[in-house]
Amino acid sequence: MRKVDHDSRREEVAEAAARLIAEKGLEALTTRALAKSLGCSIGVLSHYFSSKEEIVIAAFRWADQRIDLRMQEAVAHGNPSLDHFFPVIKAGLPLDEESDLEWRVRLNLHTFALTHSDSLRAERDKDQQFHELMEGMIRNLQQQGQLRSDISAEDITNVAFDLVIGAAKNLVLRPFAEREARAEYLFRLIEQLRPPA
Amino acid sequence: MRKVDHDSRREEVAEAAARLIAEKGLEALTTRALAKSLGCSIGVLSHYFSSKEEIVIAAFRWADQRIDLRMQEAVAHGNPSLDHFFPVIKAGLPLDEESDLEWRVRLNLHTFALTHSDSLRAERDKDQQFHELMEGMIRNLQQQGQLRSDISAEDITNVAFDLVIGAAKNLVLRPFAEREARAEYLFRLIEQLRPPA
DNA sequence: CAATACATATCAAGCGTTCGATATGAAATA
DNA sequence: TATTTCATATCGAACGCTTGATATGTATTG
Repeated sequence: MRKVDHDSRREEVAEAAARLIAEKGLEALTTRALAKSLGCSIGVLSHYFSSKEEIVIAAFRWADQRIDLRMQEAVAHGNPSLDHFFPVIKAGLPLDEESDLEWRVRLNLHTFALTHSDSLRAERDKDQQFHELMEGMIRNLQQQGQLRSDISAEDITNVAFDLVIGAAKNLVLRPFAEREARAEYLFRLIEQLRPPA
Repeated sequence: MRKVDHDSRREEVAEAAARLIAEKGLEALTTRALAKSLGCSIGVLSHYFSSKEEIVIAAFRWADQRIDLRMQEAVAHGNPSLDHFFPVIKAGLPLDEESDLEWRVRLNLHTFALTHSDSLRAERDKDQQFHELMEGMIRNLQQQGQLRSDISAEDITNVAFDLVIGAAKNLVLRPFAEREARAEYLFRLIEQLRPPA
């Protein structure tokens, strides 16, 4: 038989689909447009995916995971401390073209999930998982005296959660040149979490 | 000739369209589904709107303006002070079914604007206008000693902007019963803005 | 009667999906 | 090695359906 790596072929399709979503919106993701963008026929799509919805979800996952991955990589670097947060937050925001693409797809996913219960469930599960992880990290920092303890770890976690989503959404609307400056207030905000000397 | 108030008829259509968007997503807003929901024929739609896009935008505006209106009403009540912020923020969040509906539509609008330059421009203009208004209010409160002055009015405004968007997005994913509690951390956060006694 | 409001019928375009035909190349066989 | 076999990969035409738009007809009402 002819050798083609199914998984990587599926990823190629997912990436192309994500690009289409980011650039022209979910409504522009049609089987024909996707095939053209991939330089293949629509038959290929049905060979690797059983439906268009499966492609859409694969595209969402592709972009979503890449944001998470970039943040995880930032977390892995250096020892946990307050200063350690800065590059992590930065990694999670749409500050360059790559992360911009992924965030555009993620924003589409957020809207999609509002009316697709499977995606909604997945979204909520992922959120909760990440929430617990982060709250634990923050609690640790507090116990080490690296973080103010007069605000609960849960409150800080909630702020972070909402803030990243909102910041990302608002950053994506701006030209790249303005984004770094617009995001910097976040770092001044984090500075406020330093324990009183 | 027959007398029908054009404006209010258009608003009926816009509201029905917004409901459809909120409940089943923008893709479910078809001329036929909308006509059925209104209990009329598609002839009515073309009589009051020149295209479907016009209906979509009317629906977006309808929901968007209602959130803004509810916040403005909250602003109008009482004298400007830090405590005055609480009901305003509350008015801006999707805490009941009405505001939930509107926020669902607004989230659709945010995604829509990513790939429709007219809506994008409108969105940015409105944001900037509101941003300036709010920054002015905050600066005033600072001058009156009602607000900490060691954080710039611009930074506080940016926090508020991003936070409301993110909080709304995350609240909408939850059952109503959990929302008040989830939003309360915002008020504890605002408490942190009180000037040191 | 004239103008408006609305219903109905119809259209072409575009959608996701299906499916038979064909191309490819690894494995089986002689 | 040469030949056959056949699962896989790709193609693209065609299908049934839905879409937004519009043309035409019919009440209703001032």
